[in-house]
Amino acid sequence: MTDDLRSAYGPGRLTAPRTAIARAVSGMADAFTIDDLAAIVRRSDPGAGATATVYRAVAAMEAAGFVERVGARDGSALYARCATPSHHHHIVCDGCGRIAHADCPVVPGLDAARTDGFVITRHEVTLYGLCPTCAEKSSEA
Amino acid sequence: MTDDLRSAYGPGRLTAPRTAIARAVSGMADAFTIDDLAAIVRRSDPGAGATATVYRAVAAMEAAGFVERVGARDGSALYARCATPSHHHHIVCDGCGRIAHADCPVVPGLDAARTDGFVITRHEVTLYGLCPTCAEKSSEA
DNA sequence: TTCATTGCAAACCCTTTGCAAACCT
DNA sequence: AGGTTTGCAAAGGGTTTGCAATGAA
Repeated sequence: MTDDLRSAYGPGRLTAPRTAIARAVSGMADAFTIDDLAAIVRRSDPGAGATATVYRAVAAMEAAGFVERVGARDGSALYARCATPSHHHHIVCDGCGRIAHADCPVVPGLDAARTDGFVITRHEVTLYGLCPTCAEKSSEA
Repeated sequence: MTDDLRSAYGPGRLTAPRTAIARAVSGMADAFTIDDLAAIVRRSDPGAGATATVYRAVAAMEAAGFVERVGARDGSALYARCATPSHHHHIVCDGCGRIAHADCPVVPGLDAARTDGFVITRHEVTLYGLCPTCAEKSSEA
């Protein structure tokens, strides 16, 4: 896992605060906000994890491809560690916000296709629904 | 067109400021921000179109299905009037931000399908590329 | 008359930035 | 030493809210 962290910031330096932040990210099962992350870092390293630092660290990790922005919730950005480097998308639970990965559901050959005169080069897809837990709850009701 | 405006706010009241705002929305060819909209309203109705009012009016129109949020640009929300009530998505030009409509490129049968235990109920898709004008410019270069 | 809507200004909140001290290499 | 990174605090910017006045029904 330490190996993971080494690449978290790309060419950037791996300082103590950054290590703590990258480790916290690695421990995140679901999507998280900057605030979520900062809180966890402070729990293990009181005095470290200033909000600004976490913002900057996440920006660096995003640039390095270690984390990915997966949308927003309540006005704040949501991030997730995407273990799969290949093309994929996310499923967001409407009940609890939990996030899972999904294969790309877009019809093949769309990229580089033309629609309305537009040359399409990439796409973003987000699926919404209910996670197993929330689906069960809603069927009970 | 006046007929259009009558339904813009659903059950809400159709006041002078709201009429001006809905008319401005109708005249928008592409996606717009709240600020874009407010500026246009003020141009035709100086004294009307306070930012807060435009925010509230757009929220009402969104609830009524008259406009749709189509993403964000530079930290501010982007809206567009979607003439097509049927299921569709948007193509955003990476060059100039122009927006066009696109048929849904998601493989049929995905909604109501299950992935990773998640029950999928809906999805959001945004396509990116270059509009005809920007594509031409980039091929000239 | 009654209640939604407006406008202004202040409040909010997430995010970014300036800067001096601390730190990695 | 040299350039990054950190933390604190303040600034920034989009969006929301409180409230008295206005206007639709």
